[in-house]
Amino acid sequence: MTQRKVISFETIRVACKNCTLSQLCLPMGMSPEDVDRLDSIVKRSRPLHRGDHLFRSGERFRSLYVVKTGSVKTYTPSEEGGEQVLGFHLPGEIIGLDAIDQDCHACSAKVLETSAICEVPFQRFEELAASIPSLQHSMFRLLSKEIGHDAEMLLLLGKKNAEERLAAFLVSMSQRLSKRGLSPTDFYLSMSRHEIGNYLGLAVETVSRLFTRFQDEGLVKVDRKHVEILDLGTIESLAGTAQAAGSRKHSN
Amino acid sequence: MTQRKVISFETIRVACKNCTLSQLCLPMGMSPEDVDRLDSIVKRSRPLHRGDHLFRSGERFRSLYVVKTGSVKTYTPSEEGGEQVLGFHLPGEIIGLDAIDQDCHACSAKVLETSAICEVPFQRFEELAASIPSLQHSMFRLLSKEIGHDAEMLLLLGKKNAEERLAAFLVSMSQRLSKRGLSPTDFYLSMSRHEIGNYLGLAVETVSRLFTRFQDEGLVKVDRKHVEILDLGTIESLAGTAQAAGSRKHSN
DNA sequence: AACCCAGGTTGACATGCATCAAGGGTAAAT
DNA sequence: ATTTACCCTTGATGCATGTCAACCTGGGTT
Repeated sequence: MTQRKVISFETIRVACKNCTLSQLCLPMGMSPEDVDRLDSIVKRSRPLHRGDHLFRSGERFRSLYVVKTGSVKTYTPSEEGGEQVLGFHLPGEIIGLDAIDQDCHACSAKVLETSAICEVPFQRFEELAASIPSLQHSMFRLLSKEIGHDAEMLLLLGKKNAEERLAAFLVSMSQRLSKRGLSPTDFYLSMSRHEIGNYLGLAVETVSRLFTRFQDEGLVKVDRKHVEILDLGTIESLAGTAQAAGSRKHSN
Repeated sequence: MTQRKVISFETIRVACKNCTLSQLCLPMGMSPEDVDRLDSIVKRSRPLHRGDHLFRSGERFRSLYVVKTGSVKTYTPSEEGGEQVLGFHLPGEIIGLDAIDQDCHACSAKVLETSAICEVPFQRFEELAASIPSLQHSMFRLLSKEIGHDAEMLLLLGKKNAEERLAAFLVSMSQRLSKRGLSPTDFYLSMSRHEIGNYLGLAVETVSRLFTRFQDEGLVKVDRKHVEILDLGTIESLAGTAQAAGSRKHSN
């Protein structure tokens, strides 16, 4: 159990109140005492490693998970190894929300790189939420935000072409990383081309070709997982309902 | 204000406790007294008619809406009249959940046929939820369910072909209608082919051709908006990750 | 150092569905 | 009853992107 380099426990035992993610995470607008109460139910485990699962499809739902460092992908495994990637989750983002309804996980969550994850036992959380109105409100907002995000993805998959999809993906990564103080134009992708393609509803080859094309056009510089965005403005305009040259999108 | 035929007010003034939808809607597992409290904040307006809006994108968020009879579509209007249909909402289903986060509606909701709608002022609802644990739980589940449903749509749009999409649409309609006691195999669609196509990420023509093909294959009988499902089993198998003849789906 | 192998790239080709175009049926408006 | 307008259907064509195949590349292993 200890064969891997153990990362200093200090980096794990940071409480909610000191957490730099607290504004992204749940404790928005809570009193210090209430943050302590929330803190007391949150479990912090040792770091997880690439390939580890937070949970698997079909398992009983017990906890929500918050990414503290690293990244996680969620996906629905279908028969015969096929899968649909539902999302990539960066620090401050919450995983497992879709399982509350059925009390059972419909998707699996796999760690993409060494990551620290907070676990929030849901039953205790619900009790807490009932007694802390601002926590209940945060949770409603969080769930709602997820629904809004899904709606954006529906639009992406339903109406956008390959170019727009990849541009939107890059913009999303850029925005989410910069929100936590990292460079919006220089970052490493923790997921493979395969996973990106799956997520965006594209073949791996299409993703690869688009990266190459964006690079040829001077929009990005790509070296394996390392992405430098050279012209964020143009990529943003591609990601919107930008009229891709010569391709009026259907208005169905 | 009274130029249209007024539908008997009795049909509108039904309280939550008598509502046949109460098991689909919010008051799952609430005590009679608590249902009364919920009932007291719910507003029931006169019936709305085809084309009326519950709310429009950009408007301040104030209330959730529950379809009591009829049907509603939600969609994100984009520049130049293009739009993405996000969903069709049948009796018992709740609309506006995505607006909680931003406190502002990101999509519009338009009534597809004469419909009765319950309005639930959200602020008062939240106060109530904080004092009724089972109501808070119902709400968490409801939001979660919506997220789970969106994930299914992501899979549909990301991985399924046209045939599978339309089959899935028919199965979904069938299941939702039968859940409220209507025929699972004989119903009227309240939305146009255009709207179905938009929702499924397909061109109108494709939807039309598929209806024709399903009919030729003896799976359904279609006459304009009237659909009779003749072979639900086969349609269900098409809707799943059925291997459409001669088209191994990519496993990206 | 040589090997291995998963992940990535690139090219050639195939195809599902969008697009374009035209015509017919149905329901509301005059 | 006639007109109008929309919705739906059907056929012909083109294109974006999936599929197949080959090769490259870098990181890890023996």
